[in-house]
Amino acid sequence: MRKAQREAYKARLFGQFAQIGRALAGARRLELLELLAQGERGVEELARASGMSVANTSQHLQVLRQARLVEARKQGLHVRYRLADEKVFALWQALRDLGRDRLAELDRLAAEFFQERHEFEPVTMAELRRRLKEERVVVLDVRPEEEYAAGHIAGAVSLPVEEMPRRLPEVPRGPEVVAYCRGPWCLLADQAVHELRGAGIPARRLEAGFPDWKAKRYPVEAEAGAGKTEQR
Amino acid sequence: MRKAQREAYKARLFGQFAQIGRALAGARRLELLELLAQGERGVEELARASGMSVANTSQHLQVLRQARLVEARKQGLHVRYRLADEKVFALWQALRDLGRDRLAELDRLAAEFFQERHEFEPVTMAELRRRLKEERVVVLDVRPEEEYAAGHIAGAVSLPVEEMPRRLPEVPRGPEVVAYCRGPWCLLADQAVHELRGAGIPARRLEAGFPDWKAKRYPVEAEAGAGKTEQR
DNA sequence: GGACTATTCAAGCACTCAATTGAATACTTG
DNA sequence: CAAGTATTCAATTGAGTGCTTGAATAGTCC
Repeated sequence: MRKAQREAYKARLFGQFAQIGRALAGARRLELLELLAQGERGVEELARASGMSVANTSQHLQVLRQARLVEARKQGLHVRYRLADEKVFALWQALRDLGRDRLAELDRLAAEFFQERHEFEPVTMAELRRRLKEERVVVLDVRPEEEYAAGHIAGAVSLPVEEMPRRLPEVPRGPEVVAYCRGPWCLLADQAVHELRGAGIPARRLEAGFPDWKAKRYPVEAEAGAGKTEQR
Repeated sequence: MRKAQREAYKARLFGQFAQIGRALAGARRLELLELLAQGERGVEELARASGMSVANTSQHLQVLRQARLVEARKQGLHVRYRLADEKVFALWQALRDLGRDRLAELDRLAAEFFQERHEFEPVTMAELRRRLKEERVVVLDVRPEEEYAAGHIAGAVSLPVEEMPRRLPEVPRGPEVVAYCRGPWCLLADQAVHELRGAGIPARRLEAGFPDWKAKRYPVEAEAGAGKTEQR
């Protein structure tokens, strides 16, 4: 094999991997991946949830699709996107966890925006799993309702954090409330814990989010009829 | 927490992760990561192995260092770089494996440059591990000598693929020779197998490379005194 | 079949990135 | 301390990226 040929192979090989790398190189795209890890979503929905224009959202989705990280399917008038594979979440998770270990900046960032973050130890997933079997424990899903509908921890109750102030009386009492949201860096659960403790309800957050729980193959459930026609 | 504040948090949070993503977004940088996964190397050495200019190599290494994927230490006149963490290889592995599953292009690419690639099933790592304990099996490390010196599969013999033609008679005879190199997409092992079979020696390649073996905590060894002063 | 609408495409802007070249830095070694 | 060298920095070029705006497409739904 000639030298030039080897160079060409190398360039094309690593070029292919770099295409996936490029898809991970934009903050907005990572945000979309995190949202899609919660479940299948439409373009307009994703645009609203991320605060981007629809056109921009669509373009980022194209980049993710070209890298084969997400897949699209048409449903009625809408196009719904989802992660192409469980391994896509695994990749995002590997990136996320490497970031936690290596970028001290991140902890400072979370602390700056939510001081109380480190006052209480989060509940580990293994611990919650055990307590769900053995004890009575109240688990709150504080993500927006659509995400709860697309899938949630088995036994969890939906209480989106925006509705928390007026629905506080509904919170079932128990020895402790555990709140969770999208992932370890998502502040929704932290905010929920803040409000619950403010109302005198003992609460802590789960260390990670729903996609992490699902990836561990811990029990999940979905709203009946939420996915409409779950094709394929 | 105000809306603008949430936006700022999101942007900075995902921005941090995107910085790591950007480091993975260039083919040359991925190539450097693959080389560094074999062991610690100097700048000039990396430049030679990758076919880049020294200045360009240095600049890419800076990008990797800013993303905290690699670390540098001075040794005499040289600066030696290494992966910052085992998790960095895990991330590269996740990217690589996702690529294999999702980019059909890759298989076509490898086949185009090395037609015989799919004629013989590669040996799995678990199988080689078992056979190393139970049977007599000849394991050839066909990477350049420095990489062998920095670490190799316990019991493997060094025979860089460039020297194979003239050192073929040295190859110890056995029921089968297993050749390995840097990773599943590295063609050095394929070329070695080609030459061995051409000489009538039964041979197959290992499915993956040395870093994968090491990550599995299978037994490895390093050349005595190869790492010079193995600090910390 | 015609109106409607979710999504994508296309063009344009400011900005960032990859690679080259040549010079500067920092360190060792005699 | 002076010479020498491995590495990094700085400046430049051309290509590529992210986001916006406005139009086109391709479907549904009545």
